[in-house]
Amino acid sequence: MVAADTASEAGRGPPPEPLGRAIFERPIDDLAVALLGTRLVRRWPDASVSAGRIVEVEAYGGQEDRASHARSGRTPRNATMFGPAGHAYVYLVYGLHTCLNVVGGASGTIGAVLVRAVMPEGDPSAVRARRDRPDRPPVALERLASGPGNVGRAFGIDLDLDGADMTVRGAIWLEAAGSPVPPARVVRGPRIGVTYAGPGWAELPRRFGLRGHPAISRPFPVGA
DNA sequence: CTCTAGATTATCT
DNA sequence: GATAATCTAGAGC
Repeated sequence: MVAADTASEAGRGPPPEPLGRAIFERPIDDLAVALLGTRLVRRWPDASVSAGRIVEVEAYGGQEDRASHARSGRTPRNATMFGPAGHAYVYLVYGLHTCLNVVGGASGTIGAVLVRAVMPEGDPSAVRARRDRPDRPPVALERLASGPGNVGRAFGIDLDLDGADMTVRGAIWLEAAGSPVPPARVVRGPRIGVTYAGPGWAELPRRFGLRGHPAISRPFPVGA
């Protein structure tokens, strides 16, 4: 734990700067791992703020990656993936759920990191209000943003956030939160829901999580 | 515990 | 017209 983190987590000192553009300009698998443990911050239209730690992600590449939305080249939907790093790529899946990605990748490459699970930090009431249903018992804290669709719902990731610059304090951004996660605490496995990519791509271990974290959306393969 | 089906719509073929 | 980087409830074991 670094001194600056202790201060900001205690509410003292200046708030941390958003992660800068250069952070996102690295090989997409490396970026995925680097985003584990960072803080996702959402500023609502009423100026209140919700936040949480990213605990699970997936890496998606460019045209070569048969599981990636970029596999067939640029289209209106995936255009953000082909733009600058550090922006939010938001899309609708199954006609129901929005998913949040962070655009990145080594210079000259196309890629994005899907945010699959977030552990809420601080007052979760705004996030909970979006997830709890009046006719059901409250969702457990670690399940509020567990799974990409639940991240989208809990943090109000609407389609109009597609293309948002996450390196500034706008509607959504990322902050460093503590030390980088040691490799031993990172678990990896195949990406979820990409069997359409076919053999050789569907099994690639490009899903990463904080080992044993309760907010992980579903188990990683045993032995991973 | 596992498995299956249904929801619901922008996007691409 | 088919598909989709998902979630949930409900049935069955």
